[in-house]
Amino acid sequence: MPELPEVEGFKKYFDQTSLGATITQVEVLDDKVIRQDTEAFVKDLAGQKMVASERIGKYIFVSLGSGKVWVVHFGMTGRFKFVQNQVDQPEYTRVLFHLDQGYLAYECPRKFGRLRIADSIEAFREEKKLSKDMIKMTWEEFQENLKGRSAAIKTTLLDQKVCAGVGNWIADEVLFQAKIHPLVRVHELDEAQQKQIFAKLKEIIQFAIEKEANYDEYPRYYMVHRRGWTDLEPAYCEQCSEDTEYIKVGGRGTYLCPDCQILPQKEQLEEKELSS
DNA sequence: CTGTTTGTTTGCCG
DNA sequence: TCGGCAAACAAACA
Repeated sequence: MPELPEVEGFKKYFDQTSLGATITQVEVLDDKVIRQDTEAFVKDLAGQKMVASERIGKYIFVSLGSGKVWVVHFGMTGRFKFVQNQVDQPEYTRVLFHLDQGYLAYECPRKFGRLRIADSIEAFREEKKLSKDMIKMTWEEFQENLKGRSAAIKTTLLDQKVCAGVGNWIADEVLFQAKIHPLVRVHELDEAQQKQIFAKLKEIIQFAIEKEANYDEYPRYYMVHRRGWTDLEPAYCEQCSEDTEYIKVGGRGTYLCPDCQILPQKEQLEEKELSS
């Protein structure tokens, strides 16, 4: 689930239910999701007041009274759930945070999520080389982040050092709407194409946040509906046949329109065939 | 049983 | 030292 728009929703949910509360106890039900020494993690959180929260990319940073920071990542299936009574905690709760009022459950069925403590947001960002959040990134910064890269554009968009917050469906959606094939190398893109990608990143992410990551409310022409995540009937543009191509790019399932998104090499081949 | 998954980390290679 | 790349991680689901 969680790409940038979902995590933005999780942050709002956290702010409404838990921000300002004090953690009285940390109940670790499965320490697979804790990416450090569990005892130290629990010790750093117990008794702390959660004084502020900030989202960067797919991370939420919760500042503690001690000055340290609780770092939350949701992997592929994580989420927060606040409950008044302990018995109401979700089935796949991996860590249950006892607050002075109620309980904050961190649920994560597939255990790809990760929790830890960092000295500061900046220290963590530096450690991971995490880029600025995609929503706040400027065109100049985006251009700078692409510099010197030669991998496939889709792989690069998924790199959190380049575009913090972008995930698999957003990368596909951006490239579809920008009419660029996901396998095109970054250095093969001209400035107009880079600008188009940047504009689409902003537009699509902003729109998804406004719709609170509710896929059913995205326009029918969005590529995302061809993934079968919604019941919506996809709409096709005039140049689109109803074919959707499915390939692997950097090991990730990738959907594209073979009519709108053409590889330069393929274009050249087709021109040759026509002239011969 | 097989294949797939909205994400990141790790280790190897050039 | 860095970027690219593929495998690894874990478990649910079709």
